[in-house]
Amino acid sequence: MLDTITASRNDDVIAREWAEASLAIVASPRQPAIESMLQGVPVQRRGVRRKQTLFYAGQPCHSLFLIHAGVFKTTVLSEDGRRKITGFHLRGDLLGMDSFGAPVHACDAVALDTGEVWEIPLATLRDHAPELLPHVTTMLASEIRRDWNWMLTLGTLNAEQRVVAFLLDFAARVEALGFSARHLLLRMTRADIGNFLALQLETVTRILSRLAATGLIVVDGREVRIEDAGALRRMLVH
Amino acid sequence: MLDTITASRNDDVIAREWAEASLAIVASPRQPAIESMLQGVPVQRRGVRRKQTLFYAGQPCHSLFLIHAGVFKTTVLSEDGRRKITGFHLRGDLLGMDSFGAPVHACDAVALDTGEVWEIPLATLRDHAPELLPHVTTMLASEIRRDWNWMLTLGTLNAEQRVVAFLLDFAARVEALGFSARHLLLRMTRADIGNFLALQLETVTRILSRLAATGLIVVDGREVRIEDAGALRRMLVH
DNA sequence: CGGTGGTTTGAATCCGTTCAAGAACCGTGG
DNA sequence: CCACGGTTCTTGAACGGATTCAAACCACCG
Repeated sequence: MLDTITASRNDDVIAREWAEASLAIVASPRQPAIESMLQGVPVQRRGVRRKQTLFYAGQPCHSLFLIHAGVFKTTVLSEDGRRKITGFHLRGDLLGMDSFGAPVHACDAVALDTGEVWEIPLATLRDHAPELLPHVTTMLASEIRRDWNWMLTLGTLNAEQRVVAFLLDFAARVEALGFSARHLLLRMTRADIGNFLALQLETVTRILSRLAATGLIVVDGREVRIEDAGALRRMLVH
Repeated sequence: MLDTITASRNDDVIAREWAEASLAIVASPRQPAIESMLQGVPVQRRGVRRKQTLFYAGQPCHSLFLIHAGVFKTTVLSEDGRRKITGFHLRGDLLGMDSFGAPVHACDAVALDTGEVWEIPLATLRDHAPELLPHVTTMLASEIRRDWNWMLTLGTLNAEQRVVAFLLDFAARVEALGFSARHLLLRMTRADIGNFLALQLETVTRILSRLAATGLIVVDGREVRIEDAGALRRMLVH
């Protein structure tokens, strides 16, 4: 993957171009920018149904998957069966990157509702869009920074603050996709949220009820309306 | 070499080569893989003292730093002052990767004792060793997998198990560098360990005392001798 | 020496978990 | 259409593991 090489061009030239491209890219907020870069690249569009697994950890990985619609979760699993959700993913996110340089996938990717992904075989990436590779590197780096931020959140905030952080993060992400930041439709269960935030599902429920009781949000099942984003944000200030 | 593949070779061959290359990186023997790849690359050797900060979050980043000696910690900081250690780093680890594609560093890097780093300006990387960039991508991906594993550990194990996981991880890493896996010299404080594991320093102290009381380890300040690695490993099975 | 940073241990407290039970929801099939 | 079983969500009460607060100890160093 990291090879990109056609017979006519030599390694040094390719590598230098790659380096320049990487250095030129500045951290960009989330956007389906990748989608527009795939002009002329033959991708395989693939519909997925709720609860369908896109790929399993341990499976050979030969493609990246660009989310075009739907919400996904990725999970890691320990030998003794402990499972942890490592993230929720929306349109524009790239699934499978984390296995770069590895022969098999490191996580499971599961659709939380019906959706569509664009499958990009690594061979296609290499042959048709090698200029995209630096972007993958950049996205990997920003994934690390995102993970670190969640580590910070989980490691230093209490249960209530974690749930609030989750809601605000989700709101910001759907807003960046052009949807309302006020009306959230959580596609995941309370158990999923709890797993991600290192809390029990009962704790998540209780906290949502409490927030609703104080009027900061309105909860109706998986629909959450944010009534006072400012107050929520202030709760995160330690 | 990951980047010498021509279009004529099929995925299987490529995948196998990746696997071999990545395994070679992960299972680095005494001589860290990256170090030997820097033959002929003009790096700047730089000594650091205990508690010295290599770079701060927010600083413009124009170099990677390869650890040649010493132990470092990287930390992220929230706006309201919460700080979290994102990792401890040994010889062969590359610091600053996570800022790839970003104009400034995302974390602080602090030396826990005297050490030496090889500073590799990004410009140098581009001009003298562009073939190293794919390795950076691979290392970024494996950093993500490492982070996910710690998320799993912190999210699903109790305090005692986390401390045990920390000790075993540290032991495995120093062993991979050619040192004894039995005699650990923890360079970080109890507060550092606690911060990394999302525990209070008193909890870390108590657990080390308890493990010592049951004879699984011997503790003398920052020196820890592992007496029964098997029993420790068994404690991690949920 | 006193001072500082780090470690250890105890006792009381509290936050989130655990266990339990019931309600609401949803797709499926009779 | 409603009955059904399974999943998800909600709420209560009791419990317990980790935190918090406090005090003492130690090593090191200016």
